[in-house]
Amino acid sequence: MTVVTRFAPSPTGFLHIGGARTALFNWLYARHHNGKFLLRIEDTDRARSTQEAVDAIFDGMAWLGLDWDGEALSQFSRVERHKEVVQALLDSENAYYCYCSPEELTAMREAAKAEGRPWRYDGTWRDRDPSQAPEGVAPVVRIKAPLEGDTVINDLVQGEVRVANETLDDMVLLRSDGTPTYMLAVVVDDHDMGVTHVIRGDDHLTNAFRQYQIFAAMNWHVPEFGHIPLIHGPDGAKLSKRHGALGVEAYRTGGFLPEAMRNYLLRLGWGHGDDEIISTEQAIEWFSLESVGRAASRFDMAKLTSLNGHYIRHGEDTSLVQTVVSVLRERGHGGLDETQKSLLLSAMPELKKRAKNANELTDSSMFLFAAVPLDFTEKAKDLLSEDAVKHLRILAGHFEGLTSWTAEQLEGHVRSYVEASDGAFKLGAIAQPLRAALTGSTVSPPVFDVMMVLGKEETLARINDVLKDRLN
RNA sequence: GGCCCCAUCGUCUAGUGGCCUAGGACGCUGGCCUUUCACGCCGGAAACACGGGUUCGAACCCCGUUGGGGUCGCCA
Repeated sequence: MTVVTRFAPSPTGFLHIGGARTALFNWLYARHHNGKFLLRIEDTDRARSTQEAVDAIFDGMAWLGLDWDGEALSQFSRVERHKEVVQALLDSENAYYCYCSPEELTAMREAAKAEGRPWRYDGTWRDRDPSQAPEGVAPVVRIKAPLEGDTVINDLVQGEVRVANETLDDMVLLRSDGTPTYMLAVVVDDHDMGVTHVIRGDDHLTNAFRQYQIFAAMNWHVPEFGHIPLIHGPDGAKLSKRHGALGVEAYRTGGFLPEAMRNYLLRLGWGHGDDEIISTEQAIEWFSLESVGRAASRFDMAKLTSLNGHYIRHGEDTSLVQTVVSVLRERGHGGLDETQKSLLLSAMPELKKRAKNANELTDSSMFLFAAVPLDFTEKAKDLLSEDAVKHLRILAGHFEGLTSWTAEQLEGHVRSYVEASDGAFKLGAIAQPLRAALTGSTVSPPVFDVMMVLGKEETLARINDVLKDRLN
C-alpha cells in the first residue's frame, strides 16, 4: 500500500512555525515511505480565507523545500461532493435533521455551564420525526453517533487512545445554510484523496474520534492517525507572535536558511540518538512517527540561531554568494555584477565563519564593495591615530613594491616590520589600523586575507585615501 | 469543570529493568588559540516533579498526587 499523507492548512493567516513542522513531518513520512505528499487548502470558511494566505502557504512551502505531489486542492471546490455524502448519510439513517436554533443551543450550553454540568447536544431531534419541525427554521444535519461503547484510536504517536462514546455528541455535518462543516469535509476529502496517514497537530486528537464516526458511518476505511505535540512558547504557553509564532516568511527575512529551519523543526519533538546536525537526506531515511515524542516542546530561538550559524559556516560558498545577492535585492540594492560576485566568493570562506544569519553575512561583506572614502565607525576612526598612520605610510611603501600578493607573504612582511621595531610596538598596533583603513571597521576577517581578497590595487587605494585624508 | 494527552539539566533531547556515579546539543560559564570579531579546541555548573508500590534491582513497569497542555462552535 502506498503511503499518502497530506498537509491541510486553512488560509486564514501566514504559514506559521507549527504548521511548517506539521508539513515537514508529513513530507518526511511520505518521502521515507516513497509515498505521496498532498496539499489541501481548507478554505471552506469563506469569510476568513484569503488568496494572500494561500500564496503565503505556497511560498512558505517552497522556501522550506517541501514539494507536494499533484495540484493543491481547494476544499471549497468540493462542496457538492460533501453535500452528496451528507445526503448518503441521511439516506442510510446515520444522520438526521436537527431544528434547534443556534440561540436555543447557546442557551442550553450556558445553562449547563452555569450548573457545572458537561455540555453536549442532547439529541432532541435524533429520533423525532421531521413532521414535528417548527415553521421557518432551517435545520442542520447531525450525525447519529453511537451512544454506547468506546471509540479507540491507535495513534501512531500517542498510542492507544480510548474515549467513551457517551461523552461525544451528535456533531453538525451540514450547517443550516447548507454548507458542510470542517468535520465532514475533512473526512470526505481524506477518503477521496486516498490519504492513508493523517499526521497533524495534537489539537486535533479529540476531532479524530468524531471523524472516526463519519468514516464508520460511511463504511470507509479509517486512515492511520499520528497526532504530533504542539509547539509552545518559551514560557510553556501557547506560542505567541512575540515568541516566534511568525510566518516562515519572517524567518526568511530574518536571515534564516531553510535547511537550518528544517533541521531545527525536525529536532523539535523528534530525535535520532545524539544526532543534531541532520541533512534532509538523512532525515528522510531516519524519520519515523514512533520516535516522535509525546510531550509538547518549547520553541527556542537561540538554538535555531545556533543551527543557522552552523549551516552558514558549512554552506557552499557559491550558494552563500547567491544568498547575499538575494538579501541585497530584497533590500532594494540591486544585485552584484560578476566582478563583485567573484570578489565576494573569494572572501566567503572567512566571511561565513562570522555570521549567524544571512543578514549579518550580507552586512559583513559590504566593505568589499565600498568606495573610498570609506564610512568609518567611531572605533575605526580612533584606531587611525597619527602614530598608526605613520606606520601605514611606511607599509604602503613596502606594499607598493611587492610583486606577489598572498595573505601569507603580506603577513610575513608586516611581521618582520614589527620585529624590526625591536619591541617598540606589537602586531596589533599595525593590524588594527590596517583593518580600519581597509574595512572602515574594527571587526572583519583576518586583515591579511582582506588585503589578498581586495587585491593590491584596491588595498593601496584605500590606505592612500586614509593617508591623503590625514594630510589635510 | 468533563473528557483526553503529557512529565529527564533553563531549553531540545538520548535513555524502553542492570551498560546511568544519567549521555549529547543549545544557552550559561572557566581556559586555550589569536591582529579584531568569530570559528575551533579543552574544562565546569546544570535534570530523572512528588509519594507509594512491583522487582534481587527502576529514569525506565503499576497506582496516586502535583504540575503543564489540548479539547468541549452551525471555526478550522
